[in-house]
Amino acid sequence: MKLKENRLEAFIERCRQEGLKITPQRIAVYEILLGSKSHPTVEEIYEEVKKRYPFVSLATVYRTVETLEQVGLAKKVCYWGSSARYDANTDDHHHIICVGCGAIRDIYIDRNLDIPPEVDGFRISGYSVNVYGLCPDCRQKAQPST
Amino acid sequence: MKLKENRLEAFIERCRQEGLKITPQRIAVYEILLGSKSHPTVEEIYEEVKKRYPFVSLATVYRTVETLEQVGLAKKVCYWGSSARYDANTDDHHHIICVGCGAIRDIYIDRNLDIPPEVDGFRISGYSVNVYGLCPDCRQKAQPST
DNA sequence: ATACCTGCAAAGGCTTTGCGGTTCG
DNA sequence: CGAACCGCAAAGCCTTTGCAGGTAT
Repeated sequence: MKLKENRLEAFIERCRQEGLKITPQRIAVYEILLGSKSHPTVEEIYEEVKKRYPFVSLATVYRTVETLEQVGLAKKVCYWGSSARYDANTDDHHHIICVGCGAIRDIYIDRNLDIPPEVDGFRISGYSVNVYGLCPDCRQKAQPST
Repeated sequence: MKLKENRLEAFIERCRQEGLKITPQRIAVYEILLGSKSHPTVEEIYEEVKKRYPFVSLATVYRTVETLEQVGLAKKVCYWGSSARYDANTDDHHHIICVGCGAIRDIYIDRNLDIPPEVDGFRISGYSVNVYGLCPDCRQKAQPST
């Protein structure tokens, strides 16, 4: 996929800018994030990376995703107090979360909320919309008819 | 405050309905939630309850807030992977979160997003808007001018 | 060459759980 | 009286950190 390659190159470029070393583990983590639409947990990323590098450590994955977030190549997403999830899609988008199993999917909402730049003394930097619902799988498990 | 008393009575009524016992600790936790606008953490609730019942246990507070959530008298709110916070305001409202210190304040947004009842196979039950920004305190600490 | 990175293991928060004794209804 | 609840302590996640050796530039 062309897009993915471009983003990998952008990633390498970005690392150079920041003085970050380009290690196989880092590339693997970022590739996995790019190739996933499911907003994986650290554990899930770890399992994937292990397929390629069986000796990788969970701590490395934690450190890597944190680094990715700091340089703006990934976003941390947490809901329900469950484990953190990561997303390499840095578009302006929102999330729909299944209240049954916690699955997360992207959702695009064209309507703009135009929040004023200052509310209650807070200086606003952005907002996110979380839509809650039951995913197809959980609907079926709950009540095959709905 | 009249409203608060009403809500306390409603709480007792609700407990009776559910067969829950009305213990001093439970009342204390709920009263503290009602009297707070800051969406306190479990630890903070615990500190408050301790002023009244010095021998209360943190585990009890955890169990109580979970019970309150289950019967719909409180909501659990978590952001940024920090500790969970609780909110006895069950109105239809949203939150503004300080990206500096994690403080949470209520915000009312009149604009309706009218999300369709079904998106991508998900059956939608609701949505929440999280607005991010810097609270007055953090603004001052960061740059006294902004 | 050296600054950064990794793997390992240990420690750190936050939260939950098992148990015996206590309290509410 | 019996079921539900409490306090205590221990255990269970998830995540971070210190350290010694290894790697990219």
